Amino acid sequence: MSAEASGTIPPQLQLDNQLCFPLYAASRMMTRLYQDKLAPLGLTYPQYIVMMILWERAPCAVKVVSERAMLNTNTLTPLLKRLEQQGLIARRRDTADERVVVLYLTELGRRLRDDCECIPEALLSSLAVQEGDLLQLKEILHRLLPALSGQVDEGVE
Amino acid sequence: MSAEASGTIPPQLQLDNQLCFPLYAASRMMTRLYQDKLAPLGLTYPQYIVMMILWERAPCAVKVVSERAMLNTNTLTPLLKRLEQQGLIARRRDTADERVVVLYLTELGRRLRDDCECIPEALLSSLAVQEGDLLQLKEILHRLLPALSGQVDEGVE
DNA sequence: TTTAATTATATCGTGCGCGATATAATTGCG
DNA sequence: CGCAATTATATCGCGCACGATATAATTAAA
Repeated sequence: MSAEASGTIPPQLQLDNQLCFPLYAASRMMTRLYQDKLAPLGLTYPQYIVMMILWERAPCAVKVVSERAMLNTNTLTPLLKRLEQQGLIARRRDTADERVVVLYLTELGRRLRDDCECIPEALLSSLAVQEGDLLQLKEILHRLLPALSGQVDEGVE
Repeated sequence: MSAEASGTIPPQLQLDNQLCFPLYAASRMMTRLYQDKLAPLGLTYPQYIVMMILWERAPCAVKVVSERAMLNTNTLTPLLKRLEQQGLIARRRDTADERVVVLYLTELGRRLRDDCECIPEALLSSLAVQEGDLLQLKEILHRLLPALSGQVDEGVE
């Protein structure tokens, strides 16, 4: 059960030197914290993200949600069907362009927003972290995200 | 297809004001970038994380990997079986304590490290982002992660 | 020293994520 | 007009994540 001498590992492969791992782990931990608050409302975390987009944009096409959430239809279609089954949204083909599926909020879906309002603040304030760190993190991520997604699309086009 | 007036949305629920969403999105984008480099090696991103831990610690118990990666056995057991099938690791019950499964690197698994060495640097340097942002991001995440995981465990014990 | 807690791992079910591919509607071009 | 691109959504398959639960081995405690 002895550990390998850590000097033999190239520094760029040590977990502590990685950026990707804390990003990955922090994202999962954050999601778990949200799930605790969302589960009583019957929402998963990705569903909550989609609902936030719909609270801003509905009625709108699936495409709009797809671009904003950076999720493809292979993820969104089943997720949206589940939201529909829960009675939070309605999905209808656009009569003008039958390719487009338009998403509408139901009254239930609209009301759910009230229950979600307090979640982000309650969650972040319970973290034993400097307020400044959270603000700075958000700023850096807002700069990083376009760079990342630009790099991701590069191979596609 | 008109958008709801954005003034009606409470500011704490606007996607742009959230910390959780850019964290979630950035993590996924980063994972995708890694997948591009890892796929030719036959590795997924979570498998790569586990291999990094094993390069540091093997031979070691599943428990060690579980704590370091912050992943439970319901995720790890199938993942480790796949690594074993690929001939990268071996899994054997500890004779001293039959509850423990000890993970060993095979020669193939050890050699894979050489192919992975260049990945993190190649990846990060291709990002159109200030070097300082990446360093600062890493620092903040290293402070945030314990706060997050502490909050996550709180309900468990 | 039986027996009750604890520990380490495994299993099950559900819901993402995403690469690859399919399908149908619309647009554009000769 | 006719037909080839393009666009919007859907489907399929696999591998995570994770809550809940199970099982077997070890330790602790009465």
